[in-house]
Amino acid sequence: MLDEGLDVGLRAVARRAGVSPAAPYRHFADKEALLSAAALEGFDALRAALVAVDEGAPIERVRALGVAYVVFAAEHPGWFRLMFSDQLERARHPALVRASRPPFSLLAAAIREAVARGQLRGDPRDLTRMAWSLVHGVAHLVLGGQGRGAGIDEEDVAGTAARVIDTALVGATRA
Amino acid sequence: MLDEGLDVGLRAVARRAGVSPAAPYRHFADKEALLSAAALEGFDALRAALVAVDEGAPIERVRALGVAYVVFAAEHPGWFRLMFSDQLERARHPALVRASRPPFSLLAAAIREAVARGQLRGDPRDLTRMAWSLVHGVAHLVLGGQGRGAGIDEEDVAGTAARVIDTALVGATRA
DNA sequence: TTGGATATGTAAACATCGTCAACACCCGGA
DNA sequence: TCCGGGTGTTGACGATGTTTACATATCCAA
Repeated sequence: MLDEGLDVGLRAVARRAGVSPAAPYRHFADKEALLSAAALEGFDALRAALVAVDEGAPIERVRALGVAYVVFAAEHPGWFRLMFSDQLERARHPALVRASRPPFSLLAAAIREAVARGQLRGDPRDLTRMAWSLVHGVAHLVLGGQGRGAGIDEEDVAGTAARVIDTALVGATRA
Repeated sequence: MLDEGLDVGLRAVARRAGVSPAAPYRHFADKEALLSAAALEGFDALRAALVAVDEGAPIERVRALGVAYVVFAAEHPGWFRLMFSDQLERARHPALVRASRPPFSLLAAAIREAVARGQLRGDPRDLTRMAWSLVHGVAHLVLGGQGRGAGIDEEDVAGTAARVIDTALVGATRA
């Protein structure tokens, strides 16, 4: 529910909750644990957002999942940044890496199925790696405002994402 | 030259330089300006790294540039994170967005040429957007240690990058 | 040669931050 | 009844970014 950024202070959280600065330590080991918990909620929200669009023909599901991924990042920049922040020691929060799996699995499953039904060609694992990197990259560029010169439009995020995805899949798509 | 991370403190920099905590303010407006200057050096280093591999047939240049981009990120994580940090207000540092153009232009030029010579098919702008997003995404996944489950190998960064790029280009490549 | 501007540094202070230790309260079960 | 766990507070510590006032060094012009 709290879609903040990385610059969220522990004290600020306490302030907004109307408690003293030390109160959060009754619930979280430290600031990183607090942020980690928020990131965990983010992964669940992402999963929900992906599930919501995961329907139709496999090839369409791949497209929709990719677009939804980028749209989620644009709509919840704080969460997204937090979820993939390098400042969160992955090793210290196994729940985080666990929570990050379902979203990925949805994409992997859709691609696998698309390949199985002959709607995509190529190695499913390679395709998944590629698609994942692609949407992750678009998301980051949109969030950072970079790629503005590259024609990555921050207004029509969904359209831009769809276009990029199509460009990548055009060769792998069976006519 | 200083390939640090985002967690570089202004005081820490001063300490390492053997000066007082306030000394940096003689050279930079604030911490963000300092980091921005470091990021600027990073963009120049990236440009140099890309130029160094920008030779051969256009289609090979595209591949080499993409791989070099990811390898740069892996070899200079601090710089890379800094260069694309969301915490650096792009608008306040026009030199930064200016410095970020050359690396992109190299890729755009290689793709344009590859299309012109019939080694790639598709709209050059679309292809560039896609390729840029792709390598940017791989770089971030490698740096963050995410995508480990996705088979994004952090040991053989160059090999992984090449594979992802090939997967994306296979359809756009004229046999 | 002298004098003043310019560049660079320092020390001291301020507000803020993450964190911890000691203490206080409330409330449910023996 | 009491007492123990969950939750909160106060106050402090060290660290940070930043500002202000003050010092020094360097170098060019009168």
